[in-house]
Amino acid sequence: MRKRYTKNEIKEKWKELLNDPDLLYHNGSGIFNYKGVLEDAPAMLYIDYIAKLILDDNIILDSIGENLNDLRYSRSFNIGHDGKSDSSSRLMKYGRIRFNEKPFAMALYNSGHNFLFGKIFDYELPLKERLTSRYGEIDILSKIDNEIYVIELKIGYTDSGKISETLLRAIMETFTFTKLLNIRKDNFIKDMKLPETITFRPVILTMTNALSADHMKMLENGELKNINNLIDEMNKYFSKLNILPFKFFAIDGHNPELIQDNKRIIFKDPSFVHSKVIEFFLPPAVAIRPEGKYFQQSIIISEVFL
DNA sequence: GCCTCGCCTAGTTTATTTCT
DNA sequence: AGAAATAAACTAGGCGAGGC
Repeated sequence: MRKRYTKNEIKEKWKELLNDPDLLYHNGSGIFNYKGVLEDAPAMLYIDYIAKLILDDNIILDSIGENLNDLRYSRSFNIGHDGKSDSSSRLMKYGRIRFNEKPFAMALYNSGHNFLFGKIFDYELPLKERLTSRYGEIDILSKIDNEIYVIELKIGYTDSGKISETLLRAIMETFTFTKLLNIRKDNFIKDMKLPETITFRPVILTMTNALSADHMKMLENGELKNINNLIDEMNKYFSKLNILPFKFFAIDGHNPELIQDNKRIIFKDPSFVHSKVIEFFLPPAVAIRPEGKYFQQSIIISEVFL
């Protein structure tokens, strides 16, 4: 086994990230994806301890994305995605389309199916105004009634092995992207020709074979208390911006085979879209920090935070 | 103003290191 | 040996500039 980190070592790594909080999800992807447990508190996953560090910081949720000056402002959010992709190089190299996040998102889009998580109307939505802007694209956007789901898609396995992205990393990414897109809500509505009454909702979609799905199950079972509280805190933060709370979904199944049909990436087996989709419901958060201030329910703090 | 093609970045994949 | 963190390499696709 590799040497494990102590709380203090994790805390030092966390402090380094605070020099540039705008892109926390990006700069912190290293430690946010740690999958081990603390050296000096082996009952606790690194990610749950990091969630506590985030919660202990009063202003970090405000700081994220506050000073990004090249968030998309003049370019349209609608860049005319048509579900097609030139996969000739992939086909040439591997003989088939290997399972991967991007073609998977495209196949979900091309299916036109009404999923439990809505009907997908775009994918790879760029938030950047110019090439050198450092933040990326929103994986999937779907619509269900008047809600726009800002979806981060996390797969579990590729052909070459496990992808070890944690739920913490997914939460940080989705929080950031939803917050950023909401700043440009008017442009987005205009570009996508949506009704003005729509509301955003941060969503994480994964497969049951993914690490983040394991974390969703743990949350549902009352574990990962700090992450649960962090989600709760983000939901409260978002409610002030008229953004709906997080939702969590997992497609129950194995990686589907992807094929190309006239450049459109589709599922080889169309019935994949009828796979069971599990929604995870989080237990109520226990620690409360009203109005961005400090915790009040001091009686149970010791139980919640190690 | 549109098209082409090379550039740049994020995300993904592979290789290397570093421990027990 | 085996697992996890870290670094390096690769790929896809949006972006940007130059040609028409």
